[in-house]
Amino acid sequence: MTGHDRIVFIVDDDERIREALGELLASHGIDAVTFGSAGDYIRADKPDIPSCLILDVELPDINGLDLQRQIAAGDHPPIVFITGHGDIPSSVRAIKHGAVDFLAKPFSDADLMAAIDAAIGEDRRKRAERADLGKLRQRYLELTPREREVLPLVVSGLLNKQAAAELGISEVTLQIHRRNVMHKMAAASLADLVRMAERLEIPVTHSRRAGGS
Amino acid sequence: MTGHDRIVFIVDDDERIREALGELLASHGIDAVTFGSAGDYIRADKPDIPSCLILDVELPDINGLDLQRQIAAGDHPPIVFITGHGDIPSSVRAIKHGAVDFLAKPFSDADLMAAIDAAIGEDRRKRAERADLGKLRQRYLELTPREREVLPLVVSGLLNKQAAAELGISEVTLQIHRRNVMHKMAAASLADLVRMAERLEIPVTHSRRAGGS
DNA sequence: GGGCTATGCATGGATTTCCATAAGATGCGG
DNA sequence: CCGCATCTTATGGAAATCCATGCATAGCCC
Repeated sequence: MTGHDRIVFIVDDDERIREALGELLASHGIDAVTFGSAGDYIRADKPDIPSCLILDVELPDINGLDLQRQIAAGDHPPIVFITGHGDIPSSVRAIKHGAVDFLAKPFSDADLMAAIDAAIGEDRRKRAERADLGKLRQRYLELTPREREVLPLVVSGLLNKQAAAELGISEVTLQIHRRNVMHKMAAASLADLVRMAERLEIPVTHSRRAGGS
Repeated sequence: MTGHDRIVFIVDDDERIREALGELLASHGIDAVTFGSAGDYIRADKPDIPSCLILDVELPDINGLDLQRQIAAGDHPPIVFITGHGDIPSSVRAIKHGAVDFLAKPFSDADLMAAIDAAIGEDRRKRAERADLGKLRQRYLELTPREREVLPLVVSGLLNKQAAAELGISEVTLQIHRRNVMHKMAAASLADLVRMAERLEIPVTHSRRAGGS
């Protein structure tokens, strides 16, 4: 059970480096998959478990930093950069864009392993968070269009009466939508629903403000 | 009105640099105050307006990166590092700890000005957020001990009855505490109060969960 | 056409919240 | 000791919410 609950992807054009890193990881009981180019990595079928990406900056096809930006939009493992010819602007850019570390060769095994541990830990957290949020989004998708209109009004703190007026429907109908929303979202209370809406980043449309600053 | 709604602090042991940077900023209509050491900066009386800190890594008293960590606990302006002998690990550490940029000499005026603009913009946002949160904390401090016990129960979604039982007091009493909380916190609705509690990072003590997935 | 979903409205009763008024006990500081 | 803040309880009525049952219309898929 030591080696299959996480995996490390290695992208480096130098085969000797790939081998050396693979062996280092193996000696720590960690599975690794290596790629010789960014394209190979992108096209590969990657297992969906906690992982991290060790990425060489200098690659044959595209620059490692560009690859970072390219995959930034979607979900991707935390990145640990390694490089033979690193410069400060590159390291700054890499870290600003979320890389876990930026190691210039030669670096110690300990430094790399520390970075990998941190990266995988980060991925674990991110995955837990994603899974959680995913469930929430799933439930949100089950709502009907009307219910999706009701939700923001309710979590804005409007009374049923006011929310109903806002939609031009009767209070009774709104109550039914509201109840359906609570049920489909599996919210145990209004407070719960408010927090869910926050996490889903549903904007508060008609805040019922009194006189607070 | 061009130059007094923001200020740049410059900490560098080289007087020529301080002068050159001061003039560069002056030519852009930006006020600057210079310091020759970290200690001078720390002890100085600094105006409370949007600002940024241009910090040399190599200082006579303490290292710039250590100064960064030292002031990290409290509120401080965003930092733009400059250095004559920069190395990658330093830049990585600086950015990971929140620095806006890390510029190795020689750098262009344009790069520095861009970093300063970004830093001051960040400070503006941080200040707005702080001011907002400050007001909220202020109101929270006005709550009595009992009211501070009631708040988390209420925003957990408990019914008044349940919250009252939790505290071993009558429902009526709890309602009064609850009303006082709403009033003192200037919350227009329960939804509002829930969001305030979120921002204050008040933990949800007794979530009233039903049968969510 | 028949079934299904979404949307809409109504009535009625149980429960809960909201609000105002009244009032007692405790403890702390001037 | 007096005043003040805090914490406590009670009563009673107005308003809002929660829940169930019943029913109507419109659109869509088979």
